[in-house]
Amino acid sequence: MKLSQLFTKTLREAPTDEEAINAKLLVRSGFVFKNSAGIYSFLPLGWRVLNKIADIIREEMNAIGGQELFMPALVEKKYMEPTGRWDLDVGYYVNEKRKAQNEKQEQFVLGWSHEEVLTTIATKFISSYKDLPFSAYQIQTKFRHEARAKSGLLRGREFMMKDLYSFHVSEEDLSQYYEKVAKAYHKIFERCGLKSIYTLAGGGVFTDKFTHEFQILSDIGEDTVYICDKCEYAENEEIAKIKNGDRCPNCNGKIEEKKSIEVGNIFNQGTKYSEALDLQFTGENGHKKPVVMGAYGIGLGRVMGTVVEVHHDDRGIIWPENIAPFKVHLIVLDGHNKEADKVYDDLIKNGVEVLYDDREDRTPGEKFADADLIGCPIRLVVSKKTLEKDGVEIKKRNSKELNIAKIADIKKQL
RNA sequence: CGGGGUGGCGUAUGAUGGUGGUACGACUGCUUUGGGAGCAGUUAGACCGAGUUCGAUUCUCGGCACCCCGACCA
Repeated sequence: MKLSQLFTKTLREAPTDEEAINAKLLVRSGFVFKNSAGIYSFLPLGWRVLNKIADIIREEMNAIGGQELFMPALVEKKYMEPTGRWDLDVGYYVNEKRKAQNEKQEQFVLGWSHEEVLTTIATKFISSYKDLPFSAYQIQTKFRHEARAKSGLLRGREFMMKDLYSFHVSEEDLSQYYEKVAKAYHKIFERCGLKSIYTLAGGGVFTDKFTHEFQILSDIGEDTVYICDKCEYAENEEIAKIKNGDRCPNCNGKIEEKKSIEVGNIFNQGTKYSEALDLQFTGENGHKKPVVMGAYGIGLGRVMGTVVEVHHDDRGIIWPENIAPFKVHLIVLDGHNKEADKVYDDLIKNGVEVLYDDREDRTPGEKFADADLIGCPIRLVVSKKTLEKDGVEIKKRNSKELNIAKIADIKKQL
């Protein structure tokens, strides 16, 4: 991608209506645009990052047998009524204009979770223990009426979420899968450059049972966790039986209180939804039983915002390589576009993702500042200085070290 | 949902119950090119609605939006 063609621009100043670092940096650098409180557009750079996160999630979900599908955002009343979730104060309710005005009665809720929809679908296909277990997921926009949207991408009213649901013959089978998902989640966050803490928590409107959250330690987080300094056993504040200074129930280490961001959670839902929606299977003994379910969520935008909170400096974002919008940010100085064009073309041919600052009306300072702000892992510079050595300057975003590589050798150096 | 804050070019500010300036940014042109360069020019502003008043950006009331704290939540 050539920066001269990119329709977004970086802003010299941080937006005044944002306080959170993730929002300031992502808006300034042109990754996202705030349309309303808690409602963001993902612009070309931001959309690339979001898609990389989505691809990592897909790979890990597919690896544990998850089957990707896509469900409606308009969820009809009949789906939500049997579970009593139609009347919760979570959703945005809609109808066609005439009906909404005349009857003041909503027929649809914009989907904020899809247990009911998928469970209803499953009743058409699942009837025997031989049909189980199975798991399916989607990556889709969720709509939730947040009393208070805040902290940039960390808490929105509309946000991209991966929701996986699993269906089992028994609690034992579910718990085995639950553990598998937990491992997959740790992998996902690790690949995104985040160290996740597995935290015991309550279930909110999703289940009465205990659940687990994946927390990233960060001072901007709205959650508080109590975490062991040795084995990293952790409990969420809501349900914590342990406190600051206590001894860890597992390893006798010291418990500390920390702020954190919840980027994912997993739920044992038991038979709550299968009973309400009549999803049953016939067992080997010929008797019918309700299907046992689990649900597992990850907020993609929240992951993106969290990464920025964790990986930045006073100049800008420092993207982990796996989810950076581009691996390389190529800068040309002194008007040597011909030589830089060639470096660009060669890298593209070799499958390297390059953001190329080919702008001719920008000073070196502006180009360097933009590269630091946008935060691609590797910066290359082609200039009079480097061409004297028939080379290209290489610098990593997370290091101060400068090296010159021969043009012919660049690919090897990346 | 309770509490607090804010609301004038994109940003920061000056003045003002009576013709809304300035700086930075952005844009155009020329000159520049190793850490946000220079000159010239251009652009662009009172959240909405009522009230008081001859006259409201300014005063009053009511909305709305955004930010922050809390409650709640994923």
